[in-house]
Amino acid sequence: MNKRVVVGLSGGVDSSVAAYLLKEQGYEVIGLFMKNWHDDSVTISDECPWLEDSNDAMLVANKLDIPFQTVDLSEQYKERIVDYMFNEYEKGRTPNPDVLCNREIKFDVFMKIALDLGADYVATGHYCRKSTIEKDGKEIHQLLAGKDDNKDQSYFLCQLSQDQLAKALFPVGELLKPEVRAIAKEQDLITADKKDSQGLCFIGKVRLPEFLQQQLKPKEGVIVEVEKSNQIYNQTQPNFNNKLEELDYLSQKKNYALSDGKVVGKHQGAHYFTKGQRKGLAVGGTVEPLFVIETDVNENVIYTGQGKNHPGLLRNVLFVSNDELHWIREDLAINEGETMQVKARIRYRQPLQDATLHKVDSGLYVEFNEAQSAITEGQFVAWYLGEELVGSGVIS
RNA sequence: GGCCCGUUCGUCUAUCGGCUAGGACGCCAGGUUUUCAUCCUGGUAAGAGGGGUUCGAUUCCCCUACGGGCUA
Repeated sequence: MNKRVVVGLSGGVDSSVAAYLLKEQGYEVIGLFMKNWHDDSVTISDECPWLEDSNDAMLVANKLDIPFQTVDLSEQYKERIVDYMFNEYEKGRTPNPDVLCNREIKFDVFMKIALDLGADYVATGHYCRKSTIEKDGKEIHQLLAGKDDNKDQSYFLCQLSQDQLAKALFPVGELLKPEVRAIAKEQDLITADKKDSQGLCFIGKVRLPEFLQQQLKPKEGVIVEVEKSNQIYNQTQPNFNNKLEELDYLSQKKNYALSDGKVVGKHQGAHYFTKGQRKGLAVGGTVEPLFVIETDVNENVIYTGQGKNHPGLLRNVLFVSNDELHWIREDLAINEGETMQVKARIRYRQPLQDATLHKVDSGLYVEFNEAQSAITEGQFVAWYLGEELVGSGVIS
């Protein structure tokens, strides 16, 4: 009897081709469309994107001659993703809802529905690969980067567990994007030429301030510019007794005060902004563009600096606390006092950076060889060994 | 009160008789991107007001208004 796979059809090319490939490979394929959002008021364009998407998904299912259903997970999505977003922004952190969406929705709620339908696997159109090795008589699943460097989406799956990975399939991970499109065209799938989706998964491109205003009220505050030459950046480093003290020191973010710079403008709420952001400050007249180097949501102050290489933007070390630390490869997790050489990224599509992990009692330090720009609390850092994503955590 | 200097796109400024008034930042629009951001391309937009001189005035002269400085 053939293995049964439920594929999450999003109405895009990638999942369409994933479904087709699975069928070709002899699986019994079921197409499921998730509806997670139906409030169009905050989206930028497209009148009613999910309706069109679900229709495309259905047409693809018909074409492939596989059963098709729609499930409405908007309630769970709101509880687990949207509320999380508001909470994080309120705290002055910058969440990554799509990473959570994979962990909490696609590979949790959705996966359970699929298993209830008798599925052996759940498949998606992500550009990443899974492989399974055996170690000490136990099966261990690896999450590998997609073959298409340019489209690799392993980062978004950085919070998956072994159990989730065990039941996951990523059929397009071995392909390049142009190949996927070619297959779609060849099979005459309606999604073949459809533009890639962008913005929040299931929601689309949103105007963040407008979206957040549903919960976080605007309140006027000041924008402060801190000079590159400010003495705060020239403090002599203390002498460290050990590596741990040094890491702790280097991972600290600067504590700015109003007296560290001059007021250059006003904003409508520090929690609408994120570190490294340039647009939306509405402050002109500077030689170089102004970037957010820190947001203080308690005092409602945004600190900024001129130019991409402003010292306030750069740091070498970040910290992940134990409760926000996740190893996909639990067997490779390091213990207190141990280190590991890895490649890491702090944002989707960022080129991998050389880094060293240092495990300590309370969590994990990630020390980069090169200073990183705009290390942002709430975002995920993911680390790789070669092409394998082995762990991740929330930057604190 | 007397004398001198300055007033140009939203902002900071470049032009010193030929201007379709240039740039940077901002803003807007596209593009890249399944997070937030970044990044790329394009666009918008100005010589305080009035009167002269001149073929032609942002550029020269005069007056008015608003800033800044020296001297009483």
